[in-house]
This record gives sequence, structure tokens and C-alpha cells, in this order.
Amino acid sequence: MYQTSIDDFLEIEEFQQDLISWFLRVQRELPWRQNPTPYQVWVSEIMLQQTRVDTVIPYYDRFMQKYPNPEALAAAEEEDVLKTWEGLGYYSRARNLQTAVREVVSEYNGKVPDNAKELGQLKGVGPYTKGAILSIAYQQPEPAVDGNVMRVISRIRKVEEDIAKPKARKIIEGIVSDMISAEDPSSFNQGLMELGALICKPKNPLCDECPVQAHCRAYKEDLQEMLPIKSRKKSQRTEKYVALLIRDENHRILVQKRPEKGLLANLWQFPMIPMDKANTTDELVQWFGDQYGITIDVHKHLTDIKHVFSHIIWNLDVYSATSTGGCLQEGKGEFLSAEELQQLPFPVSHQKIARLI
DNA sequence: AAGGCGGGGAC
DNA sequence: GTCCCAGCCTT
Repeated sequence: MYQTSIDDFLEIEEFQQDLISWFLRVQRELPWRQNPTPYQVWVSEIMLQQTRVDTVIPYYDRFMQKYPNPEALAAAEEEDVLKTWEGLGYYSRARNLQTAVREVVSEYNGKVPDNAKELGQLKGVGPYTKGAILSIAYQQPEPAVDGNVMRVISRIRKVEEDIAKPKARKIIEGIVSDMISAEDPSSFNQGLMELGALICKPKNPLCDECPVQAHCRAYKEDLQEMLPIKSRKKSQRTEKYVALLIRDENHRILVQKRPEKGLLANLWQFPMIPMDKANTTDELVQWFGDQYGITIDVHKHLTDIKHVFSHIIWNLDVYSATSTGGCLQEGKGEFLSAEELQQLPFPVSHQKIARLI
């Protein structure tokens, strides 16, 4: 059904021409498009995973300033890398990127691999990123199928598979493999993504301005609003916590590092107590004493914070408090000055608390 | 195959 | 509120 027949070759060549010439004419000027090194392509592609271009730009600039090459990133402290990534989300991207870059420095003499086998084994480099690096950095005709490309190809070729399912990506990859330009795979792949971002948008696609309108089955059949087909994800669960801004006698503040796995791994936070463990202030003080080893005096309610993740909603009830005695248990955090806190990476939800200091 | 994993912009 | 963004990893 999605096979390419001999009769389609001429059509495909026209499609390539229309797409690539449009891309070369209208492409946005982006920091990672100025004669990029493979490392620059790699970093930009990791940052762009599930993240909009406009959000990434300032992060990319700061990151490249601090870590201009694989050696610099390999030598950095993880905590500093996370601080540079602070606010961008999906923090395992940063940790996996550093792990992979260290492997590139030690195993490949600092040269980013130019083949699918070695690239695919690097931490955090999946099918999309692998294809993006091979095509954009090395001009190899490999598909790079992201959300944009799934939507664009679904419409152009009337693919009615549910793009939320893994099977759809394989189908789209096959189609792109049959269509990709051998002369300029970089512009072809980037053109598909740029088309998705600027013209072939999820809602209200600008078909009147589309450079490949003549090649689009969805447009021909007026199905552009119906495609792609995508099943809905289930909604988030809610978790309620009390968060505490606890000062000691020197006005230092209690913070702790989160576990090395799971949500917001290795980031820092203010102590949080599940709401069901602290129905009353007395219960809260009791629980905190048991868990942390210090007694606290809870003062006024500062604010409520609602923070939405992709799969969880946090409701944080924030109180100020002072530590009045006891000895902080090992591994339960440390009291730091406001200046010292500035150096540590916090999730956005807890940056909101830090602003109250 | 399904769920965990951030945050923000567009509507 | 909903959707979704230049996705990957784990189970």
C-alpha cells in the first residue's frame, strides 16, 4: 500500500526538488545551522527532542559557550551540566548526552561516529537522533522521523496508521527511505521538519502556502484536518505534598539532592512530605522528625504551587519553618546559604519556592 | 506495547 | 482546559 513503484520515481524527484528548494529559500536562521560540527548537530538534536525551537535557542547558546566541544563536555561536572540544562526538562537527556560524549572521547578519539551501528549504541541516541546526525552532519541518506515528519508524511501519503504507536514510525521511516534525496539528504530531512513546523501544522495547516501541495494526497482528498490519526494519552494523576522552606539559626536553608533514578533525577529540591503523611501540623512535625532527625517549628503558609508534568500533577503547599534542634540524618540533605543554592540545579517547581527566599 | 520522563507555547 | 513539540529508555 505504501510501496514505491517504478512509476513514482519521477514524482519523487519533483517532490525532492520542490521541498529542498523551498527549504533553502525560507529556512530559519538558527544557531546550529551555521556550518555546524557533528557535535553541534548532536547537541542541538538532543535539546530539540520534545522541545520547541524557540525554547532551545538560549539553552543551546549557553551550552555551546560552556562546552564548545566533546572534550569540554566530557570533562565537566554533572552538576554543572544539569545547571546549564535547568528548566529545559527531560534531564536524563543531559546526563545521557554527557555519558555518550565521554564514550566518544575515550573510544572514538573525540570524533562523533559517522555510522548507524556506533551512533545507535550511544546513550540517548535513538532512531531519530541517529538519522538526524547521519543526514545533517554527514550527508547520508538516512530517515530522521520525528513528530513533524510523521504528521507531514501521514498527510502526503495518506497514512492512516495511529502515529502514537511504534508501528507507525517504522512505516514512515520506510516511506522516507524511498523518498529521500541522495544529493542533499540534510536539506531533505530538515525540509520535512521545517515544513511541519511552519506550514503543515497540527491544526489549521497552511495548505495554500505549501510547496508540496501538488504531491499531497490529504490535500487532494481534503483530509488534511483528519490526518494524522493519533490516539490520546491518558491524563495525569495528582500528587499532593507539603514543601518546607526550613532555615537554621544561621539563615541557611535545607535542601536535598533527589535520587539518581526516576523523576527529576539528581536535581535538588526543598524537603517535600506527601500530604497524606501530614494531615495536621503536629503530624507533619512528627513525620519530619522521624525521617530527617531534626525538630522543626512550622510557621506561616507561603504559597500554593501547582506544577504540571506530562504524567503527574504536583500540588505543593509551601510553608516556612525553622529548625530548632536535633541532628540532620545522613543523606537527608544539607543547610546551605542562598548564594550556594544558586549553583545547584532545581526543577522549575522548586525554583518557584527558591524565589520566596 | 505501554508507561515514565519536563516544561512551555498555541489555541 | 487540550494538544504537542527536531524522542528515548525501561519494563
